[in-house]
Amino acid sequence: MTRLLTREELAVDPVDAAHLLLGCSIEAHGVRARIVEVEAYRGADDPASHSYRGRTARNEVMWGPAGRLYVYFIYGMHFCANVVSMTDGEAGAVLLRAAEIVDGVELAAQRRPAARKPSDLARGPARLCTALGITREHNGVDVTEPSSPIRLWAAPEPCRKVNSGPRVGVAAAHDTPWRFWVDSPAVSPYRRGGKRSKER
DNA sequence: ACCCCGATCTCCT
DNA sequence: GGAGATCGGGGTT
Repeated sequence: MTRLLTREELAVDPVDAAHLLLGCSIEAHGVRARIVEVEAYRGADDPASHSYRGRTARNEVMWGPAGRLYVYFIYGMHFCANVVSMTDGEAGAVLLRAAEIVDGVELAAQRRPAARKPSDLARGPARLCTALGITREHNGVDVTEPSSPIRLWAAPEPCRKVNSGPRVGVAAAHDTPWRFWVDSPAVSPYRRGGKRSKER
């Protein structure tokens, strides 16, 4: 489908990379999904980012060249995947929050028995990873490489209408609208982060 | 040793 | 649509 995204295209500010990624599709382990919701994360200037406090073993790939996958473990049972952006040496990544399965629906459904309808298969960052078979072992995988097990296909056309709002579940930087999505039933529900999440 | 952080599932209303 | 349960890792002290 179309062509693979290039490292050069992704080596930009995460907010720009986030817009670029909407409408693209991610292909992994027999499933292809159209990305409909993402979040941008930066480095030292972004208190919500894993790399806010500097380079560590965990966030190492966020600092490397663009086009690699940054996969992290969460809640003792889930994984979330980001596409690394920015130039080598600077931290930046785009969290893949939700996607529509466009190929391999049956496989995705097997991996996600709890999903009750197709739009729920990759509706949420950890669900997306589960549906596509992405785990810790794929941390650092280059998604711009044709031989890679996980690849990113360019959007057939730019998305017309892009919505934005605060990032989901993050306690910090609540007023930074770096969550971007297109209209789709697969977009995940919004949750405010932090202690104040119950105050509204 | 400790504290903070967060996605999903299953009920329930 | 909301409530409550579930768990391991990262970073700092």
